[in-house]
Parts: sequence; structure tokens; C-alpha cells
Amino acid sequence: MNKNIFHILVVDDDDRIRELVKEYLEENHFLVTTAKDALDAKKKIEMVKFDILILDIMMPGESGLSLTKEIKKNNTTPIILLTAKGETQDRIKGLELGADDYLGKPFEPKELLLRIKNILNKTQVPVLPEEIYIGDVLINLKKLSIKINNQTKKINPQEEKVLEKMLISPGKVFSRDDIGKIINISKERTIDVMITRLRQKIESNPKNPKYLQTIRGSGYVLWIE
Amino acid sequence: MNKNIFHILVVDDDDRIRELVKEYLEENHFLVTTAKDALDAKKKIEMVKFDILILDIMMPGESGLSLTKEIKKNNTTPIILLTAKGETQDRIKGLELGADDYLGKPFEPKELLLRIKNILNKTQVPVLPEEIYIGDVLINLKKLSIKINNQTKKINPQEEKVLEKMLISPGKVFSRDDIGKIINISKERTIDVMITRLRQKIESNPKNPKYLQTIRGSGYVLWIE
DNA sequence: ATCATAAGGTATGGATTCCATAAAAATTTT
DNA sequence: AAAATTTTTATGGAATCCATACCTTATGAT
Repeated sequence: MNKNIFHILVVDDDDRIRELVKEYLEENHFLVTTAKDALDAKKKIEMVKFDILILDIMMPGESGLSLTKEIKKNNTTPIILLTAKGETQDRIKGLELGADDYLGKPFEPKELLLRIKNILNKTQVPVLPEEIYIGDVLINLKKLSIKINNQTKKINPQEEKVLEKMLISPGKVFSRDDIGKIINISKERTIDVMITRLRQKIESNPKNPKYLQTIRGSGYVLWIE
Repeated sequence: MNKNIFHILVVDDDDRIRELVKEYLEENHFLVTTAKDALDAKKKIEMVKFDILILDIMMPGESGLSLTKEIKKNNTTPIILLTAKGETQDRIKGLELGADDYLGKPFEPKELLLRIKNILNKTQVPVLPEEIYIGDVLINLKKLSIKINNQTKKINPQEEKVLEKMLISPGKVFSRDDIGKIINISKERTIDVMITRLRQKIESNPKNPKYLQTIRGSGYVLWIE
């Protein structure tokens, strides 16, 4: 029952907002699809089962409100509406039509995230604190820094991405393929190299790794404690 | 016009919630008063001008909805309602009666904080002392001066704005985008230049910054040990 | 135990992206 | 208009990325 990846559809005619939201949510471990108008959205909704829909109310063509009504007829997918600031009427209308929450533009991405989590019954979305200890290693994902034996090392963005995923699912074996998907690499050796580098940073004895271990034939695991 | 301390009234019949919210908001630099029912609340509203009211809908005696209606008659103070989970009707009713936002119980304190900040138009500025030491650097934001190695330098208004935000959230990574928003700039290089200048003022060795560090691929951090 | 082979580790290098900063140009303040 | 500040531009340099070649280690068949 525990789903790992939630799929969100973001519908907004403003390219900038669409991309911004997409990026932000992807950073936070959601799978994101976008649509630029109601028509586009409906097509995609037919094809894919989304976990949440985020609709802008003000759009050329069919409005978000109208779309909400239509969708809710035969679909219970939660909907969050984006409303222009101060448009109380829209908000009320939206809730009446079955929207589950609304957010006034302009909004903080973080706030959107909170509302999404709220709808998903909290806790389900993996959230990593900014600073994480594994054993005696202190990892700061935002600052891309790792403190070990009282010295601070830096990790690279790619390394961070992989490390982050592994931290979300410690103990899970990541195949090279899995890792390749995370950072868009296909060559196996390349992935090895990256693991090597990571080891040099998070292991006090990289040759004999304590945390980032190899599972021969399968891939790599992060062992925390 | 810049107010430093915002005063919030929390009205809830549940002692535990009242205290929890109070503590949390106080930690976040708000002044908090509580009331345990509508009557109590009205007394206090008469005596003090609050910046935000947080009302529980379900209370013995007069309900939060009724109280909202009453208050909004002769008062524009923003109101956030706390509604039981799933009580869509209450939410709609609340908004119709003039509430400014709602939050379903149970809620994350952090989320409440976000909504409060939203209502306060994000102007809420945590108070910084006029003079601040970071390491051996003495920063005076009002005077735009920086004392380092016994010599005093001047910072410019733009630089001050950015430095101030970073001082409020030391350790937080500011993307160029974040910084751009602070001083209304979009060109990335421009922001770099400004960071360079700031470094020349607050770092004893600007080429190898100790406080104002680059997070490649992400932005900049102020590191106050 | 030995060996052949499969699997994993790493040093190196070219291409690329990202950042620092000097210097000039534009703008605002005085 | 002089001075101060801010913005743009150009350039060099540094960090990161990906791939490849070569080396080392683990494993299982004999």
C-alpha cells in the first residue's frame, strides 16, 4: 500500500510557473507531468492515473473551475487550485465544485508542497532533513557537504542526487540501472567511478566501505548503521 | 511601517493545542495570546489589537464560525480557521463569512506558520540586532558598516539587503534566483559580482571565503560558525 | 588450490558547464 | 556634473562530467 512515487499533473498556461513547480516537486521526489491547458490536461488524465492535480483557475480556453467540475464527476483524484490573489469567490466556488484545497498566487513552492503532503495524508512522502547523520558522518544535502573525522568535504551535485535517493531507501539495493536513471548515465563503469568518488568522501576507509557497499552482481547499497 | 513583532490570538478549547501553537509561534518570533472560548476571545480582542486571529471552529459555546462573522463586522483582522478534517462545508462557510484561510486539523505547526506568513504578506522580518558578530567581523546593518581587522568598511544598500536576509537564515543556501528576488535582479553574473564585492568587505581573504561561500550549482550560503 | 572469467575499481583526459572578477558602461545619488 | 553605486560584458580559470582503458578482486569449475 505504500507507494513510493506520486504522480502529479500540473496544469497552468504560464510556462514559467509550470516549469518552476515541476522542478521543485521533482526535487522533492514527485513524478511530475505538465499540461498547458484544459484540453491538454484531459488527454493526459485519460491516459495516466495521477495522484494529485494542480490546476490554475485562470487559463485561456476552459478554466480551472470548469475543469474541476468535469473531472470530479467521474474521478476522485485530489485537486489543488491556484487562484489569483484575493479571488475569494473563486476559492469558494472551487471548494464547492469539489476541489480539495487552494493556493493563492503568487505562492511559495514550499507551501504548495505542504498542501500536497497534507492531502497525501502526510508522512507518506519521503522527506529528508537537511542534515543527516549516518554513523559518524554528517551529511548536509543542501550544502553538498560531508563532515567526517572533523574535516569537511564537498560532494558534487550528481553524487548528491544518488546519495539522496539512497538515503531515502537505506538498505535498498540500487542496480547500476537504477542509479543510471537518477543521473542519466548508461555506462556501467561511469557509475562505478562515481561510487568510488562517493566512497572517498563518506567513508573513513574507502577501500573497505562501511556504508556504501557493493552487492556483487546486483549493485550498491547504503547501509546506515 | 515595518513592524517587528506581530501579535497573534489563538482561540481553542483544547489546552494542549493552545499551548503547542503558542510555543511554536513564540519560537518563531511572534507574540502570542490565547483564549479558551469565544467569550474569552472577544474580551481580549476588545483590549488588544491583534495582527492575526486563529480560531477553532468546534468550540463549546459560540462556534468559531459564529465568532468569525461577529468579528468581521467591525474589524478586518485576518482570521485563520481550524477545521476538523474533511469538513468542507465548514471551510466554505468560513470563507463566506470572511475568514482569510483555513487549516484542517490535525495540522503541522510549520504549515500554520506558512499560512500566517502568507497573510502577513511575507513582510514579517525576524528581528536582527543592530550589531552582529560573525566570527571576528562586526556588522552594523543600520550604519552599513563592517569592521574587520580593526578597519571599517562600508557596504552598499543592495549588499545590505542581501546580507540581512542571509543573516536571518544563516546556513541556508540562497539560489541566485532567491537573491535576485531580494534586490530585483535577474542576470546571474550581476549577482556574482555583488557577492564578490560583499566578499571583499566581509572576508579577510576574499579569494578563499570563510563565511560567504559558493555552493556550486546551487548558489551561496552565509556560514556563521 | 588453481585458474579462467566475470565483475568491480580507479587513474586519466577531453569536453563542458559553472563561477570569479576586472573593466567598462549605465544608472542613481549627492 | 561629480561621485557613488549598480549592471553588463568579456575573459580566464576551476569544477564537474562522462567515457575509456587498464587494473584488481571475487567466484565457481576443475
